Amino acid sequence: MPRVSSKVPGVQGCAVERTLSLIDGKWKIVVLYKLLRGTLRFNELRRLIPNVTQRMLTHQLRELEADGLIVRTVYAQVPPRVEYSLSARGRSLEPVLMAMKEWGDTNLSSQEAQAA
Amino acid sequence: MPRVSSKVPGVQGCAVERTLSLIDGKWKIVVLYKLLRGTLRFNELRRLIPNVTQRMLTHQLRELEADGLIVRTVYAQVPPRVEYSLSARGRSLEPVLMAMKEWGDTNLSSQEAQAA
DNA sequence: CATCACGGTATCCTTTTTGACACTATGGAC
DNA sequence: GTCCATAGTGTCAAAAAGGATACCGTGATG
Repeated sequence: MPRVSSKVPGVQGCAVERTLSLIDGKWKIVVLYKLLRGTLRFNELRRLIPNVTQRMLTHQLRELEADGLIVRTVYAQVPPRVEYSLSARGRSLEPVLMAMKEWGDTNLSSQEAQAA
Repeated sequence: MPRVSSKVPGVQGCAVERTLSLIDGKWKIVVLYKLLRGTLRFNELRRLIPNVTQRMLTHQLRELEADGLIVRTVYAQVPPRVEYSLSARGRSLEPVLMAMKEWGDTNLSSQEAQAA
């Protein structure tokens, strides 16, 4: 998706928009969602999210980390071990995620053709 | 923003993603937000949302309409009069919008540099 | 006659995002 | 010696989104 994020700091709009810009990105929401249940390793996320490419997953994780929503922990091992988990800030997004989930569940149910 | 929306119906992911895809788009959230307070005409929206171009506003409104979130009413007058208002479905998004607003208010406050 | 307001369209161009694919290091298993 | 797994990175190209600008019809106004 095109992005809401105006990467220019300070100039953006209201709180809602800025919040949206953090969870906007093709896979961020799913990632946050999966992490709500607990820490996951890179390849665990890949397996949980079919269709995401390595490159995209890396990018999204980096952005989430830069926004302080997730924590990345690297263990100096071979083969490498990297774990991702929600930060306190990320976890505080739970109400937003849940509001979206509930809306989707009730409004996009069976046939999502209520549009038009 | 890049879009979450995979315009291919049926194949998408979970409820959260599909919900996000509806409010994703550089101006949709603001539009929905403004409309929470009541019906507005095209140029009223333009004036309320600085920086949006006519083309983008039209696009976003059309998508919101196609998704059944807003209602477009045309009055056969000259000069033209077109009013936009939230549909029941659109209004039901209020909790999502509010959850995002609250999160933004408390987490992106003064300095939004908690990241890193 | 020229201009304005309204609510758009149409066209072109740039930027942003996403995807495909190849490549890397290292230690252990075989 | 070869292959595997992990967690990436780099490059290139395609697709999507967004922005700039110009144009349209009509009735009222001056």
